[in-house]
Formats: sequence, structure tokens, C-alpha cells
Amino acid sequence: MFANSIIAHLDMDAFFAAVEERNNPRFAGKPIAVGADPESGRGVLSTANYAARKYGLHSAMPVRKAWQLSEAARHRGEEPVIFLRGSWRTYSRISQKIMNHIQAHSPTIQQRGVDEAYFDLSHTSSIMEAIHVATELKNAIKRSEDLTASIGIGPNKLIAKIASDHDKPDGLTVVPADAVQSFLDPLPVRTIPGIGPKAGEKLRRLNIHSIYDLRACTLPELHYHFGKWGEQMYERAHGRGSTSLVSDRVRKSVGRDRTFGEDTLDVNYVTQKCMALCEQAVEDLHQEELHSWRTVTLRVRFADFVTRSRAHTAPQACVTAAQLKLAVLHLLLPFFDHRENAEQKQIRLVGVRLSKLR
DNA sequence: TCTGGGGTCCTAGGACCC
DNA sequence: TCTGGGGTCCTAGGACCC
Repeated sequence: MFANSIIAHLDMDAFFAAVEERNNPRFAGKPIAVGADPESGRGVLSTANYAARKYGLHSAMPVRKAWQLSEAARHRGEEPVIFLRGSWRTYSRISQKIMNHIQAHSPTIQQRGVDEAYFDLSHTSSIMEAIHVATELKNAIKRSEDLTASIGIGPNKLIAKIASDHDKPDGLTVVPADAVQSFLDPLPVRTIPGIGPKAGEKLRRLNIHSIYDLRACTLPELHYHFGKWGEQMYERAHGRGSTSLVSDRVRKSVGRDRTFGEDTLDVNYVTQKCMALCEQAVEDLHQEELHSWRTVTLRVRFADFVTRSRAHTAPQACVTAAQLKLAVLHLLLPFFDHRENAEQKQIRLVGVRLSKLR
């Protein structure tokens, strides 16, 4: 329908760390990591700024490993990393301002997480004008928020997304429709959104490394190895993707997880934590202006990271925390049954999630 | 000093109904 | 006495994303 769509994707550069750096002049130029507390917590990093990335830190890295890398740097006489917990409320507030800037430059926007959004530039008459608008937007964000963003422009969301990540930080990458294939071909397959560690490893074993290699596969070949998902991969390798931007998606589930400070088999402790998660989940539900659910899913992760879940769907909508707690207690019971958990594995995490919301 | 917390989507199998 | 096929709902698990 829209043969000449121009889609853009904006991605804030090391967002959480950049906000901290901006808000605290004494952090300027220093390596910063936002995430779990390296002293006590078990956890991972949300973000590392570019100075910290030079030590090898990155998002999703276990904070303990990040700490080791920081210590190693300190021993070399380099600046140690500043570890921060971060403030979700601050980031949300700034995120909203960024989204307002995007809205001022485009008629249609689809937010994706706190620090990214797709937006439509098809209304501009040419790629040159689209570049002009994107540059203005970057400048506006820099001026009013003192933060940098990277933008990618392409004929669909897939290309825009890959392009925004191509030249970070503070980048602007434009991929016209007739340059899509030459842009994609040299990139590693993992660049394609949806190809994660598992699919990436499987492709590697098939000797498929670049998107060029992937594009050389036939549709039946990819279907054979990956089923329905293989067909999607085929489309993406050829640079084809959706151009429709959907704002305001309906929330499908609300949930809370908690990893314990130490693994445990203490029934009372685990039960108590689950009850607290129930209270919080119902609060979150109300926060989202939803009031009922039908399905409750309890998740238990053992010390060896094996994760089990049990679910229950009620015939009618449930509304109170008391109802939720009762359901969760029933779901929790088998995990302490000696026949179900014969090895008596320690528990690492519990989670409660509500779905079929209204 | 192994691996968070918030989500979404997909698949596969079983129950059940017509 | 043997046994279809489609549709829908539910549970459990897993991959992936930010």
C-alpha cells in the first residue's frame, strides 16, 4: 500500500547511564554502570556508559563480573567504575519528554520500551527531507535534555531498527530502499532482531554467519531448521518488514518476580515472599487501571536455574489480593512436596503473574 | 562472588465440544 | 465396535527483547 514508506527508529545512547552522568557533573567522563548493587545484590547491569564499555562492561552482564572488571582496571591504575542503582521514576519522566519531542516531529509514533521509538517520516517528500527532520529532532533532544540519541531511517521498521544501532552513539544512519541488501549483507545474523543466542548458535553450526549467508538459504531450508520462525527469518534476511506503527498496545499481563538474597528451602520464607508479591501485583494492576484477572501463573526458579511454572484459570474474574493469595498458595504447594521435588532443590526466585485481564 | 525484572510471542499437547 | 476432523481453551516451557 505505502510503496514509499520512510520509517525511523530512535534509540537513546546508554540512556540510564547518560542521565546519571548529566545529573551529576562529578561523574562527567567517568565509567558508570547502572544496575544491581555489586556489594550485596545478585543481579545484572541495565546499562554501562561508553567509558565503562571500554573495560568490557555491557547491559545484562552479571554485576559481580562487572565488579571484577572494574577492580582489574583499578589495579592497572585506571578509573574504577561508579556503580549506581538507578532511579526508574527519573528515567520514566525523561523518557516522556523524549517521546514528546518525537511526537512534535512525526504524526505517528510507536514507543518501544523507555528509551526507543519508531516514528513515521513518510509525510516528508524525500529522503533528504527525512534526514533534515531527524537531524532537527536529535538537536532538539540535545538542546532541551542534554542527551544524545541515535536514529536509523529505512523503508520499514526492521531496517530502521538495525540502522539506529549501526553508528552509536549520536549517529544518524540512512538506508534507502535500493541500498537495503548491500547494507544488510555484511552484518552478522545476530543483528536481526529476534535472532538471539539460541538461534544464533544454531545458525553458526550450519555455517551461516552473515546476513548474506542467511539470504543464500532457501525458504524450505530455513523452514526445515526453524519451522515457522524460519519463514520470518527468511523475510528479514531479505530486508522485508512491517511499516505499520501501532501506538497504545493493550497490556496482556502484570507480574512481579523476586530473586532471594540467598537460595532457600524455607517454606515460611518462600510463602511470605509470594504473599508480598501478590499484594504488589494487585497494586500494579490497579496502577494500570485494570481491575480483574482470570489466570494466575506462579513461577519457581531453582538454584540450578531450572524454572517451573504452574497456572490456574478461574471460571470468573478475580479482583482481590485475598483471592490471588489463595490461588498462589494452591499452586505453591507441590513445590514443597517431597515427591515433586525429590532432590529438595533450593529455590532462587519466585514470581506471580496475572493474565486475562480486564 | 553466574545468570534481574518487566514483558511478549510461539509451540505443543491434552481436554472437550460439535 | 471403532474412531474423523476442526475449533477453542488451557497449561507448561522456552526464546527473545529492553
